[in-house]
Amino acid sequence: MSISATEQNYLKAIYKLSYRYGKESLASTGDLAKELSSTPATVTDTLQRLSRKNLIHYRRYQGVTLTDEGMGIATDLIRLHRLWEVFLVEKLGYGWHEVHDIAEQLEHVFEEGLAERLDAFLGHPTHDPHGDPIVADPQELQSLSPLSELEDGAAFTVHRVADGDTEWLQFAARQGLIPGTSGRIMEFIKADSLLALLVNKKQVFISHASAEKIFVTTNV
Amino acid sequence: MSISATEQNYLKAIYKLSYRYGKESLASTGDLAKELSSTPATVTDTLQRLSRKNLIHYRRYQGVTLTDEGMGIATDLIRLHRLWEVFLVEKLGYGWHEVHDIAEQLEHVFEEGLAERLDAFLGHPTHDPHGDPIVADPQELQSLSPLSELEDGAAFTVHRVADGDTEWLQFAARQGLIPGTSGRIMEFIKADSLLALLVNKKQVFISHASAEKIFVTTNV
DNA sequence: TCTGTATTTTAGCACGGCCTAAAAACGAAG
DNA sequence: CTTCGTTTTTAGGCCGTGCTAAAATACAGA
Repeated sequence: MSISATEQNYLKAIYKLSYRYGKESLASTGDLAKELSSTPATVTDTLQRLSRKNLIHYRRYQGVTLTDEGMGIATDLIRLHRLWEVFLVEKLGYGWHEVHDIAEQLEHVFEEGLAERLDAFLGHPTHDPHGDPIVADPQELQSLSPLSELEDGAAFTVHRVADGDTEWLQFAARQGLIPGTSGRIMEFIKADSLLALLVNKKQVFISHASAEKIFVTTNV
Repeated sequence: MSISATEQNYLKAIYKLSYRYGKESLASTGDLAKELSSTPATVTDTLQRLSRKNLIHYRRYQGVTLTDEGMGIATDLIRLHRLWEVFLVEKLGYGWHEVHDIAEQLEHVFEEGLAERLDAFLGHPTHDPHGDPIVADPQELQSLSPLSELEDGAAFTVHRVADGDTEWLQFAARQGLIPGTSGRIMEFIKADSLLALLVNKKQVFISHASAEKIFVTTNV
């Protein structure tokens, strides 16, 4: 019973949505439809197939989570995606913004041991060109980092905004930096201890001190 | 109007069968079914789709050839396949016998300019690990050399055996030198204008005159 | 030229993966 | 607890890619 590229993409999307807010939650049919640029009807259909294949836990109207097997496939795909991105940027000279779609195709090329060989060839990179972590142990994917410790270009999702005075929290909220928001690091401006971020399609600046209090994941 | 992996494989198979015997010929439905491990009915069906997309010239019961567009796609795929094979062997350390199936998947990853970048990264290799030539100009793929012009040790595949009298053709066939056969040049015996070949694991001798009438591609 | 065999095509079926429209279930608010 | 708006599922259709069985066509030998 093989798993098609479409089905693999569903598993990745479920993974992504499940961990959106820091801890495991159910992914809904509607959210998946948005994530996959599809329709709820199509999603329901495919979820039922995935359920029959024991890759997800599915209960009508209740949303889905991954089974252990589904989780393994999703995290393997994510790792392979990031490794291919490193290859494309470092070896073929692509820009970091160009590689996502190509890696999206390459990650579905399956061969036992290919990820290990690629990883070794690339010198066991720890992050992909977007700053997302590359790890062998999927557990580590879920650990939160302060925004200040990411790398240039890293895409992130805010999970926790450390307590501070109300004024500071309001500032963070005004910048769009609330749990659930996704963004990307544009530049570390060391000279002024500033970070330039892209949040909700707008450029936003925060101090390094503030960046230490915002905890994020760098998922998918 | 996109072209699926299945359709791409059909174009490659048509290409392969069309040039099997050194010069262009029609590929039949039955031969394609064998080549693609499918059934004649399925092949007919897909050929009709490819014809609608103007990738092949198709006439019922008559067999098919590639259009210019179909030819371009087929030769691009073949080039990409061979480049990926070089990558897998030279960079990831696979054995030459392991890489075909992986390259079969990788060749369908499409991105404008990817082949050129890969080619440059690999140092513009001239042959893949199986000895098949890698060329930018598809025309060159078809260029055949007479056996007499190869070098000592060269591996080859016979593509065309020039017309001669029946007796001579029977002699060539008895030596195993028929289109499709692969072999290797063991020695040029200049003193006697002879060539020693290894064909089907047996040593075989032919005259230099005969060697001029047998056209081959080289396989390193 | 006819006829039998081999090849090819058509017909009909199934499933994956997509859609829209309609029905069903859920959950919040009165 | 009932009703209303939202979400999800079902129903049914379309296309691509496969199949088998039956019909059509081509070809070679008598």
